[in-house]
Amino acid sequence: MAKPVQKRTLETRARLIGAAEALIGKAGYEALRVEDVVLMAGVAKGTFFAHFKDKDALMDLLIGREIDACLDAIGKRPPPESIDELVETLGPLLRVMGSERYVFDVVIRYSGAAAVEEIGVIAATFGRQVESFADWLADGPFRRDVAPALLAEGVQAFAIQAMALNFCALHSQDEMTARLRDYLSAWLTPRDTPS
Amino acid sequence: MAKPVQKRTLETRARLIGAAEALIGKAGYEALRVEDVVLMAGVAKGTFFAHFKDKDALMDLLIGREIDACLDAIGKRPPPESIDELVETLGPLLRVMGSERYVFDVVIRYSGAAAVEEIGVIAATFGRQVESFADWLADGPFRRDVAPALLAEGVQAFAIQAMALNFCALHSQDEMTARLRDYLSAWLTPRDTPS
Amino acid sequence: MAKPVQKRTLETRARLIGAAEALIGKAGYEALRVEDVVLMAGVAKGTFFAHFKDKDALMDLLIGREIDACLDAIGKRPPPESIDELVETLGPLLRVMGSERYVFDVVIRYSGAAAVEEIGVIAATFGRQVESFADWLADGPFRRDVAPALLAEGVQAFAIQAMALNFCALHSQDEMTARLRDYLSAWLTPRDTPS
Amino acid sequence: MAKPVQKRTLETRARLIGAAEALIGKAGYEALRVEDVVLMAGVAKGTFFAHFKDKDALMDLLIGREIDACLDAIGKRPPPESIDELVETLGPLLRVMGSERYVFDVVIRYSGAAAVEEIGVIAATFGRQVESFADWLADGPFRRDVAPALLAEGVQAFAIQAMALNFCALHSQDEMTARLRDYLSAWLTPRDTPS
DNA sequence: TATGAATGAGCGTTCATTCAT
DNA sequence: TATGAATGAACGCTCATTCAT
Repeated sequence: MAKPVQKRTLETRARLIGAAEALIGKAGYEALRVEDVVLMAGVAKGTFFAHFKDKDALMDLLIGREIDACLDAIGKRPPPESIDELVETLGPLLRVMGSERYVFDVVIRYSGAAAVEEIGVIAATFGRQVESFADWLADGPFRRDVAPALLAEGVQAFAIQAMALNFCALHSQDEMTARLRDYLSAWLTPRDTPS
Repeated sequence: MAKPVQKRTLETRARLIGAAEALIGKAGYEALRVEDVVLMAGVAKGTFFAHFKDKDALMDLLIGREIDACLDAIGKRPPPESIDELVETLGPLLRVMGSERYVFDVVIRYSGAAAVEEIGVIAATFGRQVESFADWLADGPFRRDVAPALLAEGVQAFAIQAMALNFCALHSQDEMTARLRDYLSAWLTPRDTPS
Repeated sequence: MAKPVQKRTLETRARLIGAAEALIGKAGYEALRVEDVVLMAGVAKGTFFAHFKDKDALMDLLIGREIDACLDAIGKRPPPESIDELVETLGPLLRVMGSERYVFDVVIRYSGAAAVEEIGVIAATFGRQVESFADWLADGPFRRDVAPALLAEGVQAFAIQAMALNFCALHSQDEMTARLRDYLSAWLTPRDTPS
Repeated sequence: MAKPVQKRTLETRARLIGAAEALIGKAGYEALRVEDVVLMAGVAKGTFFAHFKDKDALMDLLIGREIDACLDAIGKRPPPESIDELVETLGPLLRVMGSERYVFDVVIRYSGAAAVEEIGVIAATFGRQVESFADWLADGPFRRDVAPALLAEGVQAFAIQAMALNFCALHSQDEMTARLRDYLSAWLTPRDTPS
């Protein structure tokens, strides 16, 4: 008998999320302050914490949402049939997670769930990612000498590496995709030509 | 031009670093307080900030030093001749960077330099890492179909992946090394045996 | 609109002010430390700054209050009927504003409001002073050839002059009143005896 | 046998003063920092304090100089022959002392010397002011029922009052002179028509 | 649920002044 | 005289989080 969630509750929550999104749109994730969110939402500070365990929970939700949207869009495309296509497909994902230093840090922190019972949204998307990747890799023209799941984790690792180097002043923004292509080419190309 | 650094300056700096190291030895990095450092160093707070831009600059230095010490020690060993040996060799590095959540976060944050002119110590060690790794991989029994530098970056990516998953409640501390072994095995094993 | 001020807010504010007054009673205004105030008030430091913009705002309030108390006490006395009585009446005021160098400096600094919307307590008391003085002067045995308000401003000017000279090593504390008497005698004595 | 002051010493002192004046010209008195002065003068911090007891000594010197220059200029004019002329004559003085809040505060603080043996430059100018004023007042068409020195001190008191009100947001800059005219008119007009 | 005052530990800053070289 | 690293005592601030109402 899940108690019916009241309409007002949902509205408040929606207002908080809406306010946060609006503020992030203006000044980015890092600059988001709980104070400003509740101000714009027209509720008290305490109300915020009645809806979200802590500020990070909201961040997890918002960033997770963005990643989910990416995955949804990606899911509608046919599986990539080459490394180049794979890299291109991953583009939106890299842009979401790698555009802001703060977001990248949160993603890294939350990519593994903090505890089993409370897997966050970002952690869930990472699970989704591995599944998507694994599916593609199993069907596409990629190496098969390693389990698809492991292969998928490698794709994730290389994506993170590519993003991380992106925040280094020595590397230009444009290189990120090129870097990832090199990584994945070396990681995924089938070389064990059975014959 | 370059004004000669005074002896006293060096001494004070050493005292600050020494005090910080002593305190970290007792309670870990996260618990370090600027207040305690200056107290133990017998130095005014203002002096601390005359030597380090902020607390994070000291952290960058200290953690960077530890990583450097690891790399020095590793450099004295003969290059690893197998994946297992490689993983074992990387052990100290993983322990330094991956044993404390706080340290891992600092490492991630500082691994990319904010600007060319202010490359931090940690960022520099990441360059050193890739060099060390590349040297080994070029000589060892590892795949040669991709450039050693790229191979080395992959090792780094997988090491970070292994550490990150380590902070996830789903995975135990012990798995870290095992996980890394799987990754590196798939990444480094030569499979294209040229006839 | 005007959100009702909560009882707790008032209590906390009162506790802060009470603590400050107690400490000033012991060691004077100059020695007051924010740290000690919050400690004695049993309140967090952040709370202090939620109630007062900065330490000076509290000083303005406290000194302004003392001046106000003086003016209240003075207001209960019958208007002075001679220069001597006037000087005597002004005594408490001079003692409040002129006994501590630090207080005098604050008074001078805050006697003019920084901006219309933020007229401080001290600035307000200066207005009150002129009003009080003007009332006396209009009724007493003083010159009537100039507007009472102007006359009152002159009294203020001479009081400040007397206090300022008091902090000069060349003049002893005791002379202050004598000096003021001379000034006011020359300023207020009616000389144009209309036939 | 006053030891001959070395040329270099005088040069350094001049460089310090010149640097300070240049910086004040750009950003005003309040913003002056010892650090910037020595930087611009090209000497070490310690050298500053070898030449000036403290920062305030430099301020006293610089502000005192400006006031002195005013008095010199004023001294070349014939003594004022009316209140209006007197007020006009005082104009430059008011502008120097009353243009910057910080300068006004310093002037108030130093108008009385801190100790007999070390009468500062500002304090000396105040002495000069009283002398000048007294001379004028003794000869001009002003009241004579009060000693010229007392009269002169009154002029000073009213000048300060006029300046102080000027820093109050309620009063406009333009009123300062008008205010002073009213004060001095009431203070100086001879009303004791003997007959 | 909603409220919002209060928390609180520590960081960074300020900047005139001192002192050993 | 000249140097400049070191001093040092507060102050102001941050801002997510709690808790009594």
